[in-house]
This record gives sequence, structure tokens and C-alpha cells, in this order.
Amino acid sequence: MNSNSKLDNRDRAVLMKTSFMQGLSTNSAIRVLSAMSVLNLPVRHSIFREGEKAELFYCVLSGYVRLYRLSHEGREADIRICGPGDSFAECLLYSDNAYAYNAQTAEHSALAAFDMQMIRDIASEEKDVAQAVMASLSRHLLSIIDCVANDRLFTAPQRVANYILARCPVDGGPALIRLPFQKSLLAGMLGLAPEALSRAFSTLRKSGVTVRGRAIQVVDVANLRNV
Amino acid sequence: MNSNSKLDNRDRAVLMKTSFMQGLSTNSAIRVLSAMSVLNLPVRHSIFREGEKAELFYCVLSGYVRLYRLSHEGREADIRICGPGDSFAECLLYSDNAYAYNAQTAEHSALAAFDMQMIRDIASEEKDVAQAVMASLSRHLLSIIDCVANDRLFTAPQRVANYILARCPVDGGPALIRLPFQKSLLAGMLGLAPEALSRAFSTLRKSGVTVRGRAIQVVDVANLRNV
DNA sequence: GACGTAATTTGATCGACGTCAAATCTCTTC
DNA sequence: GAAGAGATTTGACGTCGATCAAATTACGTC
Repeated sequence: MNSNSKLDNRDRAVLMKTSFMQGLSTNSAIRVLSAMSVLNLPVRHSIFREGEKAELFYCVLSGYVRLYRLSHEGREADIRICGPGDSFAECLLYSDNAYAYNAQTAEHSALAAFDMQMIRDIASEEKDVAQAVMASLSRHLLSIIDCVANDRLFTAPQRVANYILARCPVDGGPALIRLPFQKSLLAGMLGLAPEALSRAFSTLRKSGVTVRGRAIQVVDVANLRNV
Repeated sequence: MNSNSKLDNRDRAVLMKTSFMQGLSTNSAIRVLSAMSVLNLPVRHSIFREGEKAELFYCVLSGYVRLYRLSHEGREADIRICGPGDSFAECLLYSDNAYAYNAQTAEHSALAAFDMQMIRDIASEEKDVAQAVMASLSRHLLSIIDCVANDRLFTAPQRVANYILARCPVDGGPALIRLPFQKSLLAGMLGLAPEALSRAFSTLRKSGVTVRGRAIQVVDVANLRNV
């Protein structure tokens, strides 16, 4: 398989730190890379649609990808937001052969695209590749379980607080973090309309959360845990 | 590993049809079975709790198991209901070593319990076992993705209609199905309070759905798709 | 730095669903 | 078959978050 563009050093570093590729032997890594090509896509570009025959799975090198489903009436629901290092559609390696959701770039993005059949073949020969696939699948499963539990257990302000806390240093005290993407993406990720996210932030003001653009300031991390 | 009870023929048949065990070579199946023991548990019996060290994963032979998380205030949210043939906690084979949720029986149940370390070792030697793990993980991932999408896209009556439709013959016309468990379990599975499920059923009456106990009668399956 | 577009916020309204309480139904058990 | 516990339904009510519209803010481009 040939590459649509070269794998630059930054992209290569990200790719090697993926849960899918980290820890592979040199030999396996070379074989896996030969089943891969790099795509550079503009913002809001469709990667695949639900129901299409699945022949490639992907790993995000830079940018963000939105995975979503459509209702009959055309409403969209985000299932997952993938950032650098995340892979998606690898759940189809050993199941159905049609994509289970739509994927589109949320920003200008670089993706590694892996040929499913080639990876299947490699995984059946190289134990460490099979193990990498299992590790990657496990990680996803756990993160989606978190997503279901969050949706069902917590209110919008609580979900936002959880998101912030997961990105703060563990101790108490003040913290300053920066959103890696637009708020509307975060909203979809948390299963909220953008308006609801905005209101959740404003609810959190009384818990010491200040938002200006993508910058989020927390007066006291320990305090935010009580929300 | 020894067995708490013998594997009877019915249980064995279920176990062999699991996405985890089906298609294993005789040799692999024997090795896997040697890492397994059977548990017979009464209703509402805790299998493990969130945060406990994960040393076993499970496959349901008969009965039903509820996987759920607790909020700080003690509210419960179901993540998944596992029936005969489903496995759970196998996502920890190659990740974290603590259970990510609570598990308890929803009825008197028979479970196959697999020693994670032994299965890990076997999977690293037998290709088909590794592949079985991947297939099992993939299937779960896809089913939980459906769960997130359903929660976010559909209302209670629509989710109930989807559940019914998934269990009806594909053609139009009338259908009669039977719930395999209590309605309160179905409610949790669909992310609803029992009262909301009840009201959803009564909303569906005008779409030709009649419920009496565990029996669900559908006047016209094709019609139900429009809900 | 000004402009125009896109993103975000805010207000108002509404529907969906959770919760609590009480009534009714359905099983199990004796 | 009767009793009783547990499950389900129904009613009343409150809250949360979606939606629509309008105002405001932020950002990329020239």
C-alpha cells in the first residue's frame, strides 16, 4: 500500500505511542507500517459513512475526528471524539464488515489508515500485533463504558466537572487547563447540545470555574470534586 | 483450577456457542476449559464490585447478570445486561487490573469464570484463542456503541420499539415475543426508570403493541418501524 | 486593524423523563 | 387457593436539557 503523503517525524512519534502500535517489535512495526498510508484531510471532511463496507481502520495523528450516528430525521449524535493517538473502526477487524457510524474530521487532520485485511493477516502471524489489537479494543471498551455511565448517572454540570477534573493535576488547589478543541465538540462528546454546555459552564462558575475562550481556570480542584 | 460444580450438558452447549469459545480448535478449547470453573449463584448475588482487583472474567451460562455503576449518592446506572452466551469483564484482560463496574446476578444464574492470567498465557500461545478474544471484544464494543447512540438519539418509546423490533421476525405483519426477564431489568438496560418503561409501553399501544406480563404482542411489525 | 463568518451565550419555551406515593397486579409459597 | 411480598402501573409533580431565536463574542482573512 502506498502513502498519500509522507509520514513526518511528528506524526511518526504520535503513531508509535498509540495503544495500537506501542510495544510492537521492530519487525511487527515494519510490517504494520507497510499496511498503512497517511491521509491529510481538511476540516469537516467525511472519512466514511455508516453502512459502507469497512476496509480501513484509522488512527488519528493530528487533529480531531468525530464519530456519530444519524437518526431517521437527520439529528446527529456523537459517539466518540478521537484525538491524536486514538484509533477508530478497529472494532470491525473481527466482526461485521460495515462501518457502524459516520466519521468526519472536526479540524484539519492527519490520519493513518490501515488496511483491515492486511492487519488481520499480520495479527494472525505476529503475536504482539494480536495483543496490540486486544489492548486497543480493551481501552476503547472501557472508555465507552465510562461514557454510558456518565450519561446515565450525571447531570450536565457534573459531566463537565468530570471532564475538567480528568485533565487537572490530581492534588487540590488552583489549576489552569486549555480545551484542545471547540466547545461545540466538547458538547457533543458529553452528549449535550452546545447551549447546554454553555449553561453548564455558567453553573460551574459558583464552584470556582472561570472560562474565557478555550482557557478554563479552576480556583480549587478539590472543591470541584463535590459538584 | 477446579470447578465449584460440574459443567452440565446444557451449560456446555451454551458455553461453546459463545463468541468467545465458538470456533476454537479442540486443543485450545480444552486448554481454555482448564482455566475455567462454574459458579451457581442465587438471585441478587454480588459477583464483583467496582475497584476490586480483577482476576476472573465471566461468561453467562444461564440467568442474567447486571453490570452497573454507582454515583456518589448511591444511585445505580446499568451499563449492560448479560444473558446466556454473553461474557463480561474480558475487557480487563489487556488493560487495567481493577473491575470498572459492579456485577450482580439478576436471577439465579450459572456462570463460567475464567482465570485472566491463565487465559492471557493461553492466548499468547494459541492464535485462535487470541482471535476469539478479539472477536468477543469487538462484539461488545459494537453493542455498547449501539447503546450510546440509542440513549442519545431516541426517546423512551423509540428505544422500546427498537428493542422489540430487534426481536421480531424481519418481515411485516403480526408478531408475538416474550421478555426473557423482568421489566425492571429491561428498563435499566434501556437507561430508563421502571415507570418510564411502563409509560413507554402504554405510548406504544397506539402503535399496535399490547403487553400482558412478559408477553408482547405486535399487530404489525412494519408499522412499529415508523415510531 | 477592519470585516465578515462562525462560534458561543443568553432568554424563553417545551417536552421528556426522574422521583415519590399510592393503587393494582402477579407471582411464589405455604 | 389464600396470603403476602414484590413487581408494575398510574398519577402528580419537578427538573433537566433540547430547541428556536436573537444577541454577543471570537476568529480567520485580507
